[in-house]
Amino acid sequence: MATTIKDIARKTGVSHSTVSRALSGNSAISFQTSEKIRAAAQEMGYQPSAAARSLKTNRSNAIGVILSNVADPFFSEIVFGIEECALEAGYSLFIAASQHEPGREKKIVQAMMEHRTDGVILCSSSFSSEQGFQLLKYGFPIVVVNHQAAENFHYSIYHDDIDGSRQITRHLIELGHKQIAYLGNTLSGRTTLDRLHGFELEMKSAGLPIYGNLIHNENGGDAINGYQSVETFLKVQPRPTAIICFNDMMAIGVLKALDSAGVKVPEEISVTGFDNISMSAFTSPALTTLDQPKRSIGKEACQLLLSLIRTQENNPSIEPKEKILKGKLLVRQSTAKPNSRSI
Amino acid sequence: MATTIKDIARKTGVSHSTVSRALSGNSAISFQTSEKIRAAAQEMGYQPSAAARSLKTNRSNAIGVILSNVADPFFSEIVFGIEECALEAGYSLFIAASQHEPGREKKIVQAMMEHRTDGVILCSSSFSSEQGFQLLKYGFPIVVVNHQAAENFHYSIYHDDIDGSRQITRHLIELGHKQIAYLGNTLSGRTTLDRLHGFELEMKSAGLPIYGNLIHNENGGDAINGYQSVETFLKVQPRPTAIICFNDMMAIGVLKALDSAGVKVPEEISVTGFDNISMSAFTSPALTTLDQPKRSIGKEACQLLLSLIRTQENNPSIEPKEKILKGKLLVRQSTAKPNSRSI
DNA sequence: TATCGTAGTGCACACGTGTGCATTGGAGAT
DNA sequence: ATCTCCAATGCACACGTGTGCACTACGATA
Repeated sequence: MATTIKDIARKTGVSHSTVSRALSGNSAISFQTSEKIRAAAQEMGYQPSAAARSLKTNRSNAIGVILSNVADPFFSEIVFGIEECALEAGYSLFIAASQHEPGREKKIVQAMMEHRTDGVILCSSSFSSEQGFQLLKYGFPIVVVNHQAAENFHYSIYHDDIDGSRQITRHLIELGHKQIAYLGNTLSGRTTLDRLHGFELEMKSAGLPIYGNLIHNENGGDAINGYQSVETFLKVQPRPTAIICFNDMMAIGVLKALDSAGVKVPEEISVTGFDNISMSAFTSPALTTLDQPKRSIGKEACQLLLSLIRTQENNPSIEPKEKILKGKLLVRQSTAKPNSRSI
Repeated sequence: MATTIKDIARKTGVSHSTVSRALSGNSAISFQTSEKIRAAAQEMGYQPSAAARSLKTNRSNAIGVILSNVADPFFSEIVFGIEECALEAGYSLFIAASQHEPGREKKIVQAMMEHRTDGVILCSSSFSSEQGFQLLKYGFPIVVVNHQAAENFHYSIYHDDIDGSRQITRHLIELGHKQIAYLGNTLSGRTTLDRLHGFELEMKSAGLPIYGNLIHNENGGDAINGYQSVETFLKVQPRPTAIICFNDMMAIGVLKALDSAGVKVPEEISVTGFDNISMSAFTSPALTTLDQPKRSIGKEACQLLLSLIRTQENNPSIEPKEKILKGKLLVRQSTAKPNSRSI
C-alpha cells in the first residue's frame, strides 16, 4: 500500500490534519513542523491519492478529450497542443476515440461522467447529438474544436475554414485557373460545407462559374478517399485544371491517383490540400496547402476550458465564447499556371 | 451535485448499502428491491463516482499510456489497438507524451502515481531509466512496447525487428542488389540497432560485404531526417543501389530528396520503409515496407497488462513474459532490380 | 409451541484527504 | 499575578462507495 498522510503523521508525531495543511502550504503550520513533514513525505515517497482528493474537493484534475480517431494526423497535432497546456497546468488527459460508433460514444461519455472529469474537449467532427446532449446535461464545461454542430455548445475554438478556402481558391484564380474542382468529405459535416462555401464565394467574387459536376464528395477524409475520387474528375469534360481537396490526406491520395494515371501535377492539374499536416511537405510535388495553426488551436481550446473550470466555481454563467483562428496559405509545388493542353 | 447512492436510498426507502449491493448485482437482494432500485437509478441519472469507488477498492479502472509523441503515426496506431481493448474491458486511458523531455517525464510519472493507475503501458522508445525505475519502484504492472531497455522490465510486447529487417534485406538481395545502404535513427536506440543487425545478418548470410560508408544514422525518425540523409548517400562512390530506411517516415523523406535530386526510384535506387504506416501506400512510387501489426501489438500489450492486473491481486509474482510478433514484407513499387547505370 | 435456518436488509466502519471549530500554551499587556 | 490574544495544532466530521456483521421476520422442523 502507498504511504498516506496518516503514515507521515504517525512518523512525525503530529495529526494527519497538520500533515495535510503542511503539504498544501497552509501558513498556519510552523515552519519547523512543515519542514519536518515535507522531509518525511519526501523520504517516504508520499504521493497524494487523486481519488481521495477528488472525493473531497469534487475536482478531478483531469479533462476528457474525445476524438473521432486517435490515428488522424490532424487531430493528433491538436491533441499535442492540448496536452502541452494541460500538463503544465497540472491536469491529466483522458483520451478516447469514438470511431464514429454510437456504442463507443456512449461508453466514452459514461466514462467521463464516472470519472467526474473537470471538463471535456470535443474534437470529434461528428459526434452524435444524443451523446453530446448527455454531456451538456451532466453540466460539464465543454469546449468544441472545429465541430460541426457548434450551435449546440457555448464555447468553441474554430479555424476560419471559409477564409482559408477563399485563400486557396484565390491563389488558384490568380494563377489563371477557371475550371476548379472541389473535393469534399461528407463525414466532416460543417467543415466541408464551410470550405465549399469559401470556394464558392471566391469564385463568385471573381466572376467565375461554378460547375456542378466539378463538385464531388467522398464519404471519408483519408488518402484512399482522395484516390478514389480522381476517376470521377478525370471523366469530366472539359477536365478541371485544379482540384481543391478537403484536406491534405485526400490531396495525397489525389496526387497518387494522378501519378498512376500519368497526369502531371502541377503541369496538367494543380492540387491543393488543407491543414498542412507534417507529411504534406514531403509529397512529390510538395503540397500547396493551408497552414492551420493546429497546435495553437489545441492550446487555445485547453486554455479556454481551464478558464471555464476556474470561473465556474465562482460564477456559473459566463457568456458564450467562440474563438476563430485564421490559417495561412502555404504555396509549394503542387500548384502552377494552368496548361493550355488541359483546357 | 451528482446523484449518489444515498439519494437513491432515500427515494426508494432503503439503506445505501442495499442500493450499493443491488447495483453491483449482489444476489442477496430480492429481485423486487433490485428492480425498484435500478429503475430509480436510471431515472435519476445515477453515475457511480469513480473516485469514491477507487478509494474503497484501490482500483482506478484506468491505465496509463506513455508515448514519446502523440502525433507519431506509428505509435498512434498502437494506441488505437490499446484503446480498443481497454474500452471494451471498461478501462479508461490516461495518455501523456514525454517529448523526450525529462521535465515532462517526471510530471507524467507523478500523475500516474497520484491517479493510482492500475497499470502502465510504456510506448516511448526512449524513456529515462530514472523515471522508469520510479514506475517500477511504485509497483505498477508495466508492459513495454518496442522499448529499448526492455531488460529492465518484465513484460514486453515486441515486434521482431531483426527478422523484419532480414526480410527486407533478403528481398533486395533477391532482386540483385549488392550495394545496400542502411539509414538508422539514433534516437530509437535498440530498435534501430536490431534493424541494422538484421540487415547485417542477411548480408553476411548471402556472402555480401557491408560497407561502413553505407551505414548512416540520423538523429530522429521523421521525414526531414530522411530527407537530410540523402546528400550523404549520393556522395558515396560507388553509389548504393538501395537504401533501407529505419521507418516509413524517413523513407518518405528519402523519396522526396531523391526526386528533388532527379534520381529515379526504383530505376536508379530502390528504397524501403518499415512499419507500413497508412501513408506509405500513397507515396509515388508506393513504398515497399515491412507491415508491422501495429494494432495487434497495441491490443496484445493491453491484454497482457489486463491479465497482469487481474492476477496481481491473487498471485503477486508471475513469470516474466515477452511476446514477439512478426511482421510481413509488403512489396510495392519502390523496389526493383538494380540498374547497371547506377553501379 | 419452541427452535432453527435462512433470505433480506440495515448498521457501522473504512478508504485518504480537507476543513471548521475547539483546544492548548505561551508571550505580552495591565 | 491575572487576563487577553494569537500562533500552532488536534478533533471530528464529511466526501461516496463497499462490506463484515448483526438483526429481523418468516417458514420449516421437531
